[in-house]
Amino acid sequence: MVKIQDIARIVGKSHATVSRALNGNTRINIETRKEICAIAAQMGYRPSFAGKALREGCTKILSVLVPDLSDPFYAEFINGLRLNASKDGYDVVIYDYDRRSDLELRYLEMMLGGCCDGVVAFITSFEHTKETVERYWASKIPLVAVGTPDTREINYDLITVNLLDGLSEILGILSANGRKHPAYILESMSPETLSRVRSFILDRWNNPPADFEPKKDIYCLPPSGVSQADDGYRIAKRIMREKPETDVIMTWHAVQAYGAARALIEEGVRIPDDVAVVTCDHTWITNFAPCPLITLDQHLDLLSKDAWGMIRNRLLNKDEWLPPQRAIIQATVLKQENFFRTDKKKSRNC
Amino acid sequence: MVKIQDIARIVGKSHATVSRALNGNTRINIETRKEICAIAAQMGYRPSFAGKALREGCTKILSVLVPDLSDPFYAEFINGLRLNASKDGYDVVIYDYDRRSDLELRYLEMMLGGCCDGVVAFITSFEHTKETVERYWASKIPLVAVGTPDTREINYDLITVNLLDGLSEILGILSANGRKHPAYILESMSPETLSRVRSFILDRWNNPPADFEPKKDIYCLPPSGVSQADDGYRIAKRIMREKPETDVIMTWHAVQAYGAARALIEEGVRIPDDVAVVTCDHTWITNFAPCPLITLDQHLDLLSKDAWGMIRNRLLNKDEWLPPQRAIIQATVLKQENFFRTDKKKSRNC
DNA sequence: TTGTATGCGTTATCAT
DNA sequence: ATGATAACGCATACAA
Repeated sequence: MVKIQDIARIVGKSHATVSRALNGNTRINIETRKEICAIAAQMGYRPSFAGKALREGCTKILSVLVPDLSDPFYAEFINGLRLNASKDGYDVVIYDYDRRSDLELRYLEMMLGGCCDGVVAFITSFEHTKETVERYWASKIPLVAVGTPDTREINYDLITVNLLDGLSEILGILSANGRKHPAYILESMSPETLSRVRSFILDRWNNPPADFEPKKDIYCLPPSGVSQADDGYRIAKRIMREKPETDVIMTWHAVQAYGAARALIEEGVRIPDDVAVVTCDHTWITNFAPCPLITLDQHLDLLSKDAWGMIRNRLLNKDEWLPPQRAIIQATVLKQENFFRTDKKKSRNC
Repeated sequence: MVKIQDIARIVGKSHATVSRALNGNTRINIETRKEICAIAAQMGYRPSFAGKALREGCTKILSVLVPDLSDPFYAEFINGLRLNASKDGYDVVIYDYDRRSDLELRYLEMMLGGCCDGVVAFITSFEHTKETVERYWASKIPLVAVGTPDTREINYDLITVNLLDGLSEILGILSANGRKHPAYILESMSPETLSRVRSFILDRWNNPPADFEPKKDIYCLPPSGVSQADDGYRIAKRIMREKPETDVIMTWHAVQAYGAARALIEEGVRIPDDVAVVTCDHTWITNFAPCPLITLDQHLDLLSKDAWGMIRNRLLNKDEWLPPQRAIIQATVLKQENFFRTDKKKSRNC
């Protein structure tokens, strides 16, 4: 790796002069600058990341931490994040912790070392990350959690998506449609979140049948280690075996819905005539699904825009450190009629 | 950010002693070490990434550069890469250039700054990246290109997947099945690659019908800016409108096949009875597809293992710099019968 | 066992 | 317009 000193030696100037030439400092002879830039290009000079970061105390890098890149949901969020961050000259680098809590913690710890200026993280649970998250606050490194439980015990910025109102609306539609036997495929979630979702379902399902017992209809298996599609597939098979009267399957992730749909088709079950399939994501998976679904649009463009906004605010106002910020995005219902795809376009970084 | 000096001041020792204590150096009083570690933990000390990198000259980080994270193909590759790299103590960070050649170049340039020890990159074309790629070679920064054209003009390590033999086998199967009118949906690729694929198709299609003119049946639109699924959808619609006799649609990416399948279903076309759908990827999309497909398994586990192997080799043998390395992975045909999913398991990082 | 001193590559301040 | 020097945080060679 060629460094500033090497160029200085060749040109016969001091390394300070070379630095000035390369950084657009005006207090330099225009001829010298040209010569130095030419030599630098010829020698293939690239400024050292570590040297620069150490000297400047910042990296112009935003890290984003996601649980599972094989789910296009996160990719779409990242696209939005990149679009917004790049406007302010920030580059986005991605860490995938593969739904492993050890990796989740490791990456969060790693980024405390100052390899980036801020972090946007889909944190699964604060149980084992609590101290680390609090450390961000103490170090004044901007951290925005997305879609995580809201707790006042720890200091952190948070953006959540309100899915419950949308789900309530969907439950109303399905109830009016005469559906009586819903089953739920959740992700592997913390007991607290699970109980929140459970009580929600109990609350909001209109006209519950006499034997309606949500607790028994909630399927929340540990990850199979293959894919979320495999999870959805296996659980849907089990549901149709154990509760063949099921007429609604609600999934957390679109990829689970995809696997579940495959299982239903294999079993000769018609979608949505026999069983309606619902999911909380909306990506190209649901947008081009080969069977009609009801989905929730989490407005990833807004979500990512807000996430960057929070980070940006912190970066620009390091001196006046505001209390923990909160934002909520409202998810909206997308009911696909027949096979007509929606016209929703993905925003592009242009 | 608390640094070693801060701890030294508190403990009343020199910063060198603190450094030794924290790094498992044996030449230190065991009591001092305990005290220092306790204080460090209490103060929330995290070693500075920049400081460490500058001092040690390496980062223990592997970067991977991909064109489109919304395609699960890359996520699966990355999982394999992480599994292998982590065995050697390396962390994987991900850059998504969103199929934008400007970002592709920007990221490649950025990593020349030494923010990582090596790069695995899906490079779209060498046209605008040629000089940058050559710079890696000159700087002895390990760079492995995956799935890119093989050229001797530039020095770089390369792993390719041989798809052509598999495609040839598929064409044979379909030909024997009486199919006569294939259409191809490719990705937006360089003219050279396109002409290679074209001549291949001309060569290998057995018993071509008299009017078989592959050139006219190859659809290669510029990206829609929405998603690969949308590309597949739109092109399939166009194919069925312009060439309703089409009985095979071959796609490059599984996501394109997904969109194409949706289009066919909308048009009332049966898969595979009326039109067989073929794609070169195999991920959960194809593994749980709701209609039978013929796919190529690119053996992402082998691909990622080889990629890390090449990087690792370079890292361990900086002194004896070998000539450009080449490896080829053979893709194999997966013909899905009915709806029975394959049992292929994804490898896990355990 | 511990302290002092050095250098990794960069930018900025202060002289000249 | 340019050069000398310092500082960023860390690990280590060398001295004590």
